[in-house]
Amino acid sequence: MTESNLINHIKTYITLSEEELSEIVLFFDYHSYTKKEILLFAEKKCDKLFFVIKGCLQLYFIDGLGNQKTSQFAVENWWLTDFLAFQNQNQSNFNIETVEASQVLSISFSKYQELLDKFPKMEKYFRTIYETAYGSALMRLKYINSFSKEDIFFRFRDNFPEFVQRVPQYFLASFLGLTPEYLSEIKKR
Amino acid sequence: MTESNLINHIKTYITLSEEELSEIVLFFDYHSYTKKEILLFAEKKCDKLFFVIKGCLQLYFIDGLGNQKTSQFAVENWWLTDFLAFQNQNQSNFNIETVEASQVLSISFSKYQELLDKFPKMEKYFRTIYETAYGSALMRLKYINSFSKEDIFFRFRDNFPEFVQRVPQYFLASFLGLTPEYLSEIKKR
DNA sequence: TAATTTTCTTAAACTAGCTTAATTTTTTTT
DNA sequence: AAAAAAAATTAAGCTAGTTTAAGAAAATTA
Repeated sequence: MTESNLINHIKTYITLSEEELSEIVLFFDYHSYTKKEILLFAEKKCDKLFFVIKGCLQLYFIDGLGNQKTSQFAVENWWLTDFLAFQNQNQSNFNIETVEASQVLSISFSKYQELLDKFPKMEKYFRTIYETAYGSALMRLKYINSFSKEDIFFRFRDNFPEFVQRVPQYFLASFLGLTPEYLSEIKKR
Repeated sequence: MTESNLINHIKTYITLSEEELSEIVLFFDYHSYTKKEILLFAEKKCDKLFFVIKGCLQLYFIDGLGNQKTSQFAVENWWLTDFLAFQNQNQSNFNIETVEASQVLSISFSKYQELLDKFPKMEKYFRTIYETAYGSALMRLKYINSFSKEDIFFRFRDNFPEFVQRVPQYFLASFLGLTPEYLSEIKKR
């Protein structure tokens, strides 16, 4: 069953009956995407929160020179959206696009509210998820200010070797804040 | 009353009775600090979450060259800790220090757990806080990859003019990821 | 109010990382 | 299996931003 990933993920954080879990899953829409499909468009209202069952998404924007810049990847069991825009129901500052063929659950803002109202335990689930995500973002900001770009790449590769293999190098370069050319040069050393 | 800031802040997110609110406040310790006092030490177990009633805190680390780097400021009504270390009860990757004389509430990890267990509505409060904080961190990462350091400074000054006045320029430089010397040069232009 | 400490400025020399542009390799499509 | 498209490499020239070092101004402390 396709929603079992979400169910299992929720179970690792909070305790719910099987009945509750199967009700919760009904709040979500399932969709399967091929590579390079866009799930959320910048400048359009951000009304979807995504959960990755299988595959990989990226949150990116196009900078002033027309270059695509990845701010966040999401793989299996990760949540992704423009959280600020989603919460305020504003237009998105980012695109979300599949990096590879992906199976994804999504929930609209109103359904998300309903879900949290009907199952207050889900507040704990999301509180924990966001607490970790925010903590990780602060660590990422620490890394950016601690190390040279060369170090950032090698440390990332040491910590996430499978992931480095998984995504195109120029997306990774963008995520780590360096140019693909410079990343290529670094690897040669 | 010194805890009223926290009470008012909670009230803007969730609805609780006055009795509940006064019980909640008992979970926190109040402390007043002068400028440049250290509240949390890197390498020591991160067992405190802080709420700023009045004043300004900074989350920083010392880089390989001995330079102090600010990753986050917290002013009135902001929560601050090394969230990743707090959640896992690991040693902190950051110091937390007052930037100016400050009044602060703190809560230990075990009390935080108790608080959330006893008042599940507080899960919603913190879920919302962290959702926003994470969204803001992603936007900050977007800024870092979008703009030159010069642009980052001017945009920040346009958006938060009071704050730019409030903290020493070299802390701000560190937070924005440039050297104090370069910031000084930029301002001259 | 003088002394001390902290913060900010200035400027020259330097370099990590970017830009540009051409080429090669890999992947995808037909 | 050929053609087309996408991704990665290479290398030279360049520049945004750092480093170093010294001095000036502002804020604290005595």
